[in-house]
Amino acid sequence: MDIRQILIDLITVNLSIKVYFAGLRITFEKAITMILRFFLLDINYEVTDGRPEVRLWGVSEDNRRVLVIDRSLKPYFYLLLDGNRRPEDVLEGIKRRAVEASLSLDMEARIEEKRYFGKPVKVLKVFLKNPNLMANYASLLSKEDGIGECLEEDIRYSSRYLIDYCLNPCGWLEVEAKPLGHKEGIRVDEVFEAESPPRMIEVHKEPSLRILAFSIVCYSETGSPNPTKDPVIVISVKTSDGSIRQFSAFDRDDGKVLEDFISLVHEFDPDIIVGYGCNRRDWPYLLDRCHTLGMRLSVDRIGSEPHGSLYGHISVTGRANLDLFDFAEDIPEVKVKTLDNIAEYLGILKPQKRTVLEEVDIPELWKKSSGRQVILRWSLENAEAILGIFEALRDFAFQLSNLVGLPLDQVGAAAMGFRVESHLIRQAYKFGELIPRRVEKPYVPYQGAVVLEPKKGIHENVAVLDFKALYPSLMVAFNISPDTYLEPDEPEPPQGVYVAPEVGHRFLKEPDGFYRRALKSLMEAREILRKRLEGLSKNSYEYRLLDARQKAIKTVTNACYGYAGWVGARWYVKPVAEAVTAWGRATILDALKEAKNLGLEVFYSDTDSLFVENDAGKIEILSKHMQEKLGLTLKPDEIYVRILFTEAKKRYAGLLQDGRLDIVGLEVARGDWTEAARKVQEGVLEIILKERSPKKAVEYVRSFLKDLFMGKVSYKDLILWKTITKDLREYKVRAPHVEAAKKLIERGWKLSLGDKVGYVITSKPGSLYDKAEPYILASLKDVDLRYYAERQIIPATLRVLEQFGVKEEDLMVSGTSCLKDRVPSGQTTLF
DNA sequence: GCGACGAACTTACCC
DNA sequence: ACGGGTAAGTTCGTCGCG
Repeated sequence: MDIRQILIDLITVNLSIKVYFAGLRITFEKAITMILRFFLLDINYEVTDGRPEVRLWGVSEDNRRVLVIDRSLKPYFYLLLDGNRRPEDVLEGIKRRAVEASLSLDMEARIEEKRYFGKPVKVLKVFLKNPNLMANYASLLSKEDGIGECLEEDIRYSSRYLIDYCLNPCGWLEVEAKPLGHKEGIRVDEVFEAESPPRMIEVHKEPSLRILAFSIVCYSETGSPNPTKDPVIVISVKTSDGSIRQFSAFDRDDGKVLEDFISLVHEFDPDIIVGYGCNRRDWPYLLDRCHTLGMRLSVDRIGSEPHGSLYGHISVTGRANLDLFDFAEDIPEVKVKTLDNIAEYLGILKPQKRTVLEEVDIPELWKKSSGRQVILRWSLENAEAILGIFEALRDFAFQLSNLVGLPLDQVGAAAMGFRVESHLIRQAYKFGELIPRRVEKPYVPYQGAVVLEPKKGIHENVAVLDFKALYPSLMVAFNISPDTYLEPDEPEPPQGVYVAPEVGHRFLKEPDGFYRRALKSLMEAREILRKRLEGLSKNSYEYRLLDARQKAIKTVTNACYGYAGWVGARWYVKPVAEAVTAWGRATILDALKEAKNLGLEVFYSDTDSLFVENDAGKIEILSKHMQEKLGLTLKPDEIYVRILFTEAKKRYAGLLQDGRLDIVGLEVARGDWTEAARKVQEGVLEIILKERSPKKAVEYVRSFLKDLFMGKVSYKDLILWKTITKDLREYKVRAPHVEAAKKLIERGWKLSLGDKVGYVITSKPGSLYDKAEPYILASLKDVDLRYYAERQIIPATLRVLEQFGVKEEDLMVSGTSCLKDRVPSGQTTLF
C-alpha cells in the first residue's frame, strides 16, 4: 500500500489532523473529517446529560487503539396497537400523556407498519433521549387505551446500535469521524467522534492485537483461599509479543504484586485479556483482594474497575476479557475441563513434561524456597498454556462473535440459545419482524426422534448413512418458522400450507419465514466458504479465517432447532419444534421403508442415521430416492470394517478402516466412570474388534484386576468425577458425589454450581455415600479396591463380553467378590 | 422388623 | 439458561411376609 492510497483511504477533504505513517508526518491545515477504518473489539454506552453516546473500541488499520463515539442513534421502542382505536387517536393520547408527565420535550412518536409473528401490525415507534428510561416510558405510555403491549424496550441500547446499523463485532468498520485527540481518562491513542454511522467493510487483514494471558496463585492454609485474609502470592503473565512476567510475594506483601500487575496491564495495554476460570475465580478474587488492601483494580481503558456484565462474565471496558473456560464447554471430548486437560487435548501441553499441582499442595511448597520455584514454574506454565489455548481458539471465537453479533467477551459466556437468538434478532430486524419479549411459558414436553433397537452382536462392513443437516433442511423445505405458523383456528389462506405429519401443525407456503431465510443464508454461506476453502493453503490466514467461520456457521445452524423448542426463547413456539421432529420421524421412517424394499439390511438407526450393510448399489438407489422425493441429502458418512452393538440403544463400538476405534455411548465415552474402567473397556473392545478373541479379552481383564489388587494402578485412575447440578440442600437423595462435596465444603473449600467433584470410594463401612471421599483428602491406601473391581472394571468389561458368553465369575480373580467368603474384606495382597 | 423390588433421583451421553 | 430419547447406578420407599 503506498502513501497516496493511505491518504485517499484515510482522508476526505477538510482534515485537520496529523497523520503519522512510516515515519512521515503530514499536517493538513484545514482538515476536519477523515475516514477511519478499525476492527471492532468492544462496545458500551454512557449516558451524559440525559443523552446516550455509543462507544466503539477498536484497533485501527494503522494499528492504533481508537475509541469512536457516536451519538447518532436515537433510542426507541414500540407500542403495539390492539386495533380498538384509530392509531392516530392513540398517538394523540400518548402525546397528551407525555405532556402531562412532562416527558414531551424528550419524546417523539410516529405510526409504523411492522410484522409480529408474521402478521402485519401497526405500531407506535416512540423515540426518547435517555435509553435508561425506556422501561419507565414504556410502562407509563402503555396504560393508554388501544395499546396492546410494548416491544423492544428490553433491547439494550448498545445492542440496538449494532442491530440497527448492521454492525458486527470482530469485523472491520469504516466511519467518517472527527479526531478529538486525547481525552482525559481514556486510555487510547486517539478518540474520534463519528460524523455518520459506521458501516461494515470487507478487509481480509488480520488486526494486530495485543493479547495478555494471566494466571494467579493464592495462598491458603486449608480450603479455598479467602480474599479478605489470604494473599495473592503469584501472578504470571504471558503476552502475545512473547514476553513473560511474574510477580510474586516472595518477601513482600501482595499489595506490591497487585500493583505490579496493574502497572503491567497499563504498560502493555492489551486489547484482549485471557484467563482460565477468570470470570468466576481470578477477577472476583483480585477485586476483593484489592479492596481489602484499599486499592483499586484499575485495568481497563477508562480508569474504572472490572465489573459483572450480562451472561455472568466480567467486563473490562475498552478491552475484551475472555475466559477460556467458557470455550472449553464446547469441547465435549474433554470430560473434566481443567486447564491441563484442555491444553493437553489441544496439543499445547505435553502431559509428561508437567508437574500437576493441586491447590492443596501450595502451602507446603510455599514454605520452602525450592517449593516456591516449583510454584513459580507451574504458574508460568499455566499462563503460557492459557495463551496457547487462546491462539488455538481465537479464529473460531472471532468468527462466532462476528456471525452472531455478540461482542467477543460476551460470545463465549453466552449459552448457545443466546448466541442463536442474537443472530436471529439481526435477521428479524432486516425482515421488519418485531422482536418478541422474553415471557415465561410453561414447559410442555413433545415427541422427538426415532431410535431403533440395534441388532445386537458383531457385524462386518457396515455403512452409516446420514441425512445432512436434517432438521435445518426440513425447516427450510416446509417453511417452518414462528412467523409462518398458522394457529388451528385460522382459515387456510389461498397460497396453501404445509401440514406436518402426525401432529397436523400448518405452515404457510408463502412468504418465506424468517427461519427459512436465516437458515438458507447460513447454509448457503457455509457452502460458499467450503468451496473457497478448497482452493486455499491450509496455513494461510484466509484459510484459518474462513474455516473458523464455516465452523461457527455450522454450530449456529445446528442449534436453531433446539432454540425453537426452548421455552426461554423469545420466539418459542412449541408447534414449530414439534413439527420439525414430526417431519424428521416421517423422513427417517420413509428411508427405513425404502431400505427394506430394496432388501438393504438395517442394523440400527438414530434420528437421522441408518446403519446398513455396505452395499454401494443399493445405497446409491436409496440416496437418490431421498434426494428426488424430499430434496434431502442422505449419504454414507462412516464405514465400519466391523461394528459391535450391545443390547442398548446409543451404545456401540466400531472399527474404522484406518484402524481407529469409534466408541459411542459406552463407558469409554463417559466422564463419570473411572479412567481405570474406561481404559480396560477400551482394551477389551480393541481385542474383540481387531482380534475377535473373547478369550484373550478375558485374560486381559483378569490381568488388569490382578494389577489392581496389587496396588499397581494409579490413584488418579480411580477418581470418579460428577457435576454438582444444584444447590446441595436441594438434593433429595444422599448421592456419593454430593456427600463428597459436603466434606469438601466442611474443610473450607468453595464449590459452586457446575463444578465437578472428584471423589474416590474408600473402604469405610456403610453405604456408598459413606464411603465416598474427595480425592484430594484421601490416597491410594484408603480406597476400596473391591468396589473398583466389582462396580467399575467388571460391569464395564462385561457390558462388551457378556454377548460372548462370558460370565462375571470368568473375570474374577482372588480378591474380588468370588472369594469374599474366604478372603476377609480388605485383604488384597494374594498376588 | 426385614429383605426384595421397583420407582425415583441423578448424571451424562447420542444425535 | 438448546431439544427429546436413552442407559445406568444409587438411594429410598413400599409391599409382603406370618
